[in-house]
Amino acid sequence: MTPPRVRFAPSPTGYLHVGGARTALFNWLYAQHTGGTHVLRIEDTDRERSTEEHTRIILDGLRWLGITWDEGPYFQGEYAARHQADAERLLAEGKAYRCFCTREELDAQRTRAEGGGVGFRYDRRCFKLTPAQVQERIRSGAPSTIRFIMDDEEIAWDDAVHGRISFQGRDLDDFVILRSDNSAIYNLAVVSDDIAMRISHVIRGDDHISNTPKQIALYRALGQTPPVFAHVPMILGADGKKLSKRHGATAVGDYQEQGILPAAMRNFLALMGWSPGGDREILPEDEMIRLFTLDGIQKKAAVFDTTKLEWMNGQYLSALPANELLEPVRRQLDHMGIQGLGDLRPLIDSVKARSRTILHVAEQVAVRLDPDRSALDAKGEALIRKMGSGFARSLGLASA
RNA sequence: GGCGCUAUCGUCUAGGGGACUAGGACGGGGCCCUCUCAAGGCCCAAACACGGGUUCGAAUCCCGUUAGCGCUACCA
Repeated sequence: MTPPRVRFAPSPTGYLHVGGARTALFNWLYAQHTGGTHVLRIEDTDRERSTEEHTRIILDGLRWLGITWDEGPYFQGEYAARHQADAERLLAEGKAYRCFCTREELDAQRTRAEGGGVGFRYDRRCFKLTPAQVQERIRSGAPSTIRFIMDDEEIAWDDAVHGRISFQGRDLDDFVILRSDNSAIYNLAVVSDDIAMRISHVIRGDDHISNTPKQIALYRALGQTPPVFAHVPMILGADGKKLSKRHGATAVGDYQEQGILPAAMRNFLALMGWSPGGDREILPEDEMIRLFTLDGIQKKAAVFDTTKLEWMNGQYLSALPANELLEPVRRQLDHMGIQGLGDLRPLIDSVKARSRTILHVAEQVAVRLDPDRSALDAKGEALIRKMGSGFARSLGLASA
């Protein structure tokens, strides 16, 4: 059996959020476990919202987590010519047609359909155009998109995490695959690229389940066998809703700043929607790789629990030698405006077991470094009070 | 509205017809340790959404209901 090829394909329209990071982790874990290849592809076809800054942040986040890739990053925007060629091939083979409906007309139809309590489905009016009419409109300079013809047949696949999933073609639209500016729509771009990159397993969020039948239809129309699909569950906020800004920290960079260790984050993320079976919780990287399988993946969405993340971080913190904590703690102290330090290791050793984050370690070290507390802010004061006099004394502080 | 997915303690989960008096972890409560706060140890409370089947036997299989979530763009 040839080794699998998987890919993580984020769109650089925002930060690397924990859901994306978890998807990347699963792809990486699967590639590591099977000896396969992990491809990184940046899906930047939404030119309005994609930025290089976001791309950089996503790459940094992956590196921080220790998630590596064997190929790429490829940039989807560079394959526009192939996307267009695929769309035109479909058009030439009679599997797609030109649509001259304007956005306004489409919106009006949609509004009307919804008003009538019916789901909107494109009525194929442009499919009914004669070749002469199509030529006429093109000659007149009317802009057009290319729509893919969805047949009425059932489309089903054996999902690696959900088992059999099926859709009826009649419930699906003739969807647009090429915009009037000749750029590809997501579903086409993904399929075109996954074919070109010989992706064998598509491991992605299950919010893509409803895109899958469209993509399978595209694979078939393009004469290709679809890959294995594994739709992993979403990560939700504490209120059970899709994770968003109002849930506070959702980007992996936020956790990096809060003093979470990459190993702890990775371990915690792996356990969001995947279980090695049994009672294992703290899993070193090599164990994680050895134990990872697609059928250990949960079907149900998981709520992101930062309290448990912090607990796990505390576990990693206690286990790590002070030596390895030196750099992050020093960086944090620097951030707090505290410098000129001697050997911090003994100090770090004395406080790491009682800490949950690097930030917490640094705060306690700071208390010790500044016995007269002149540079301490209110937070440091509160910390001393919380630690109590016994702790202060144990650090050699003469405080009450 | 339509289509789809999902359903075990508050949360992450184990379990996949009899081993279930449903296990572990976080969080919560209590006790121990301790000059304080943590860490650590011990203990307690806490769940199979509901209703029908199938079966000698269902948390586990099937159907329905309910609820939650996702998608329903010339976004990805």
